Amino acid sequence: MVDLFSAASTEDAVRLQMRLAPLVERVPPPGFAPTTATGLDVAYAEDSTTVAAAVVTVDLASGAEVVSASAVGVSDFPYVPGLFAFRELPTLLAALDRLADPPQLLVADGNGIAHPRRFGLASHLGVVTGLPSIGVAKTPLGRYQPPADDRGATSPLIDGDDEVGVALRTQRGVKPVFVSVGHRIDLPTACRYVLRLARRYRLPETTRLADQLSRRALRSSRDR
DNA sequence: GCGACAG
DNA sequence: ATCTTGTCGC
Repeated sequence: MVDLFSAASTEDAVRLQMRLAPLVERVPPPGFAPTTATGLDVAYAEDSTTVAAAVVTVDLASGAEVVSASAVGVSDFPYVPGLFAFRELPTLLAALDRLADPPQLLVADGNGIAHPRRFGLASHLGVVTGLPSIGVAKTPLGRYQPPADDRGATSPLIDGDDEVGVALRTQRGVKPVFVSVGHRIDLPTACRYVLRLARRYRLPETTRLADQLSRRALRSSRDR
């Protein structure tokens, strides 16, 4: 398989994003009806170069955890807003490879097409794996109007002249999350899955579990 | 030129 | 992202 996620420089990384962005599909595949969702997250060591990636699959009906996997790696690429994926993607893909059951829908901790080149981490993950993916970010890249206070309320997330995603209120009176299309899904469908996964907390259960697992994986690799 | 800027 | 305990409040 061709390497679609490594770059030797920030300039190369930007070029790669521009080349891959047209491959993003903003509609779901025919008959798309996932029974599970797989959350992904990464924890960083103090040296800021050792990373632990975790992936956790959750049953959409029951919310129960199905399978999980993790991987520890080294991230050489610096953190640059807009080039975030080049820092986390390699280790995330390693963790995905270790998953016993194939994912049906990815939920990334970052943006999809809500990105300067419409190719954030969630889109990159989706295009590289071919899987439907959703971006759920805790803070927005662009500007937005606060949505209404009720759970499920949305307001547009704008970049330039485009609506690139929404601010979605997952709990009443709590700061919204920022949802955007990653790959092979549409925005309303993406919001439905995020709401379904965020029954109790602000963040979807998938990303909460992946966050916890990534921290445990980092600690256990350090304490050894 | 200045500020903003996912994790 | 990470450094970090208890505490106020529903």
